[in-house]
Amino acid sequence: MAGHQHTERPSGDLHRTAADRLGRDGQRYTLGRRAVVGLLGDTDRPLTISEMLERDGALAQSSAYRNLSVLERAGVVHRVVASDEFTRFELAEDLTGHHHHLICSNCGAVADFTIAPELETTLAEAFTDVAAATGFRTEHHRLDLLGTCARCAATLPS
Amino acid sequence: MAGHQHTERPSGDLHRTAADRLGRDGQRYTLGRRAVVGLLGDTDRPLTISEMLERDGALAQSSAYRNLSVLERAGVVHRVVASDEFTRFELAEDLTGHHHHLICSNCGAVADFTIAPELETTLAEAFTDVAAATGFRTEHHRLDLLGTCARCAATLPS
DNA sequence: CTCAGTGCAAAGGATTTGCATGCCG
DNA sequence: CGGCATGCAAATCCTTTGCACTGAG
Repeated sequence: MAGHQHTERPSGDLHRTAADRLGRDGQRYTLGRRAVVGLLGDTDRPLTISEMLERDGALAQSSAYRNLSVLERAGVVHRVVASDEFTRFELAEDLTGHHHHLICSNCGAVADFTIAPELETTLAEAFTDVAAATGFRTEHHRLDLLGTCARCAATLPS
Repeated sequence: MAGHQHTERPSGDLHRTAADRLGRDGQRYTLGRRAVVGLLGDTDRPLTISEMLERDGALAQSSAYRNLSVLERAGVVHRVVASDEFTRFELAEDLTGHHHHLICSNCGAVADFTIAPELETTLAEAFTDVAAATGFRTEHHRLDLLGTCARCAATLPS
């Protein structure tokens, strides 16, 4: 149930797709950008910037921020806002499969999960109705569970 | 469909509830706290700190932050993280009714909406399953639509 | 009186930006 | 070669904190 969706896709595909999308945006697929995409392709949960810097000591902080921003505009990565002060990033959903997040309000950890496809379909229909009623142009939805992760639940009192 | 849930409850109730919950936390319901709660009770969408400061010139920034933090701990208000850099706040859901957010990725605006109760029930069941499978202790969920609000859609090209 | 709440100003910290250098195309 | 990408360091800006003052009980 919780995801390892990211490893299901051969990484050659991933980099080629990333390069294509950047190209369409008039951007190069440089080593730094490839490194970031590689990191995100190797994990099953969204990563913070500092996690990326830890995992690849060669990455410069400012370049990481700049490249993630470029990759986000090109539709390669997606920005995840959790409950703590850190922004996280994951590969765009069309590269990993649609999924949702378990967000720990205590430690900020984020894990992936999925729900039944029929339920997704029902939700999508409801969203179409809302959009029609409000003039909102929906790009995607975000369905997260907030609470306490198993790890923190073991430590905390209540 | 889009919400005016917040005005459905008489404001006397609101302030009494707020005072009760703060009292349970050993906190006073002071004028500054009452002002913040009043502002949130008067709107149909989450407000940023600076919106609150604009609406009530007497509020001091640091007190607003501190009081919102106290009110959050007491379960009176809820922190809403959208897509821009501003944290927003709304009244706790048991004071306004369960709802969701339309978040404009362009201007950061947030509007409320609701979905059919039966759909909420189905979702809740799915969440119970996920929690059981992962050991995650769910406190609440967050279901938001991200896209372009009607206002921005009129201005933007695509 | 006492102590929590308040407001100002300064500090903190993630993120962004200026600028000189290096590398890709 | 020419321009975009990079990396360092400085700047930004939302948010938090220190501290002296005020007000509620």
